[in-house]
Amino acid sequence: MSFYDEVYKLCKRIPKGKISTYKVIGDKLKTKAYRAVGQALKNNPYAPEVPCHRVVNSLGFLHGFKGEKSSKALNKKTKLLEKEGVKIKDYKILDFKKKLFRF
DNA sequence: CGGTTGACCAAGT
DNA sequence: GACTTGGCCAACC
Repeated sequence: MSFYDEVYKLCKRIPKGKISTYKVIGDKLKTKAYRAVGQALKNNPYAPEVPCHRVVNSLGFLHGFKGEKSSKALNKKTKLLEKEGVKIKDYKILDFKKKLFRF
């Protein structure tokens, strides 16, 4: 059971239509490895299983893709998010605080 | 095993 | 208010 696996598990725990932050996840894992969490999700070998798009930084921003070329994965997932009921504007989650899932 | 990296964060400048 | 710095932790090279 690696750190990554823990991260993936937590991601799966996030209910549809809600989102969470790297910070919360790290806190949940009793660690401050917010960055490591980010790595786990960007790698995301469990692409469809683990909804990494439901995890954003503390400001509610979807980082990573500047334009459409980089981080296509997130780009897709962003649309998926909107589909799930999470409104996004300029890669930022609207009503972020309300939809934030703290586990 | 040491140094770099990363989808980070908070505090300082 | 934009930018830099230092700290944090795990994975990767």
